[in-house]
Amino acid sequence: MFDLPEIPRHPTMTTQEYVHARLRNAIMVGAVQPESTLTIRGLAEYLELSPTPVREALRRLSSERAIELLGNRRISIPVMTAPRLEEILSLRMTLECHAARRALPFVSEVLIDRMREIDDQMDDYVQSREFDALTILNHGFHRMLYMANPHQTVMPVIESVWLQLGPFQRQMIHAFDQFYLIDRHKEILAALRRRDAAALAQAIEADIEDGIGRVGREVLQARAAEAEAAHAADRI
Amino acid sequence: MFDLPEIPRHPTMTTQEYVHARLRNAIMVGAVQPESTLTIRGLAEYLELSPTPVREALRRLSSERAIELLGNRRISIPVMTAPRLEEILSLRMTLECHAARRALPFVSEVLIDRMREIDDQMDDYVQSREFDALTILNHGFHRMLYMANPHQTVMPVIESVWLQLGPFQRQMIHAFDQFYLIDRHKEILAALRRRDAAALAQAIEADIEDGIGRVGREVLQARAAEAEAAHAADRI
DNA sequence: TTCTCGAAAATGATATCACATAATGCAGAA
DNA sequence: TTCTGCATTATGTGATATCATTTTCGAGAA
Repeated sequence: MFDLPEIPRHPTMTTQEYVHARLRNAIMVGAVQPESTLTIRGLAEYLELSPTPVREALRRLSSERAIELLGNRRISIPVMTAPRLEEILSLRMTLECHAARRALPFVSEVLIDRMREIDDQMDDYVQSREFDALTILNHGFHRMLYMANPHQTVMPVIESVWLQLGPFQRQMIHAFDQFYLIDRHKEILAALRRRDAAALAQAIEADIEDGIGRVGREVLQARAAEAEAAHAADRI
Repeated sequence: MFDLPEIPRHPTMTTQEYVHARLRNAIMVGAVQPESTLTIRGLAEYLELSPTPVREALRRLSSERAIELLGNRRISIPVMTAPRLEEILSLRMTLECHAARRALPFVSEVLIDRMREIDDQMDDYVQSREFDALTILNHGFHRMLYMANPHQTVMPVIESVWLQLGPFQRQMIHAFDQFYLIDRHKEILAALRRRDAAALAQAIEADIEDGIGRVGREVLQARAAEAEAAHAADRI
């Protein structure tokens, strides 16, 4: 019924935090699809917990706009439409460029090196085709840059946007070779080394566009064509 | 102990929603100060409810970064520091300019008229010195513009930023005459009438800077001076 | 007076229960 | 076959109870 990738549970974690982290991770990597019917009690049973912490975790995820609590006892992953995708992509570009620009003064050579290490690791994971890990690493690459700014407040917002793009992650990484993504990371690193804010913003926008924009649109188009075909068959 | 302005409760609302809305409103207008010690049970008793819906409301507010659940049984309003204020202000400008730019194609004359009506209403409330209502109206003015875009996804993020600036609202509105704010609204309306994206962004940035940026910094400086004085007295 | 320690109280987290309501499925009618 | 009602089941919500842990506060020591 569910297939939520397991995550480590630190002993200090509360149950509610664990559920939240596990669901969040599942949504982030695209393991929860919009079709799946979620219920508080169903999840609680699956996780062998009481409904209380599950309900709290779901409410938090709803506040992060990862899921929607419909109120008529239905919980859903928001359906992606073409205009919504455009809005989210453009918001993501605005936010990440903002974060990058404000992080730039705090970027050090060791930070760039650590980012490069993540990027190298990603090259390995592309080889071994570990797609979920690749998504996590890609986020980690970006997060490391934006968190360089010690006073940043934008990171949770960016994570929320990543969550909303989660349902596309698997399709995206499956659909394409990673060459685009990787190349753009190299461009980001080059811009960082030159402390070139304009080039950095451009590289980030390109990374987002190549990474998820292009594929997202293709997925939606394919879906629309499919629906059209079904509709046509209906009329016959 | 608490002084949470009452809000209407629609019959369809769940208890948890009501608590969330009431706390959110209180924080938004600055009725909850960072010093106030919040507890789940204390709030539940004050509102004559069980702890369950209160805790859920608090968790949601925590996800919206209106409050912090410290984990050691302390709930706090995040303390504002100078660098944090700069981050939030700059994020708010980025977000609202983004939202305005994407709303502009959907702006109609009737929308501009309705925004002008809100602005006129604000002039009245300035006279009668109803500061909390003024804050609500100011947010409504901005929200009306950004929501013109039917596919927007940025509004919840902006509301979260407003929440984080909430503790400043009362101080800000008390500290200054509203002339700056009102004037900037007139500039925003003028830019909208001309469909001038650049002027619109500039007016919004100025509105934020004059409305809360300048005052926020003054409040922090005054607070720092006070702390310094206390520290000096300590040494004597 | 100030600090330390420990008992008492308060608090958050979770499970469980009761209740109202929405979803589901089946029987009978059209 | 398809639609309509109704009984059954499932589900979300909120209150309560319990437990572990933290905070509080006062008594005694320094």
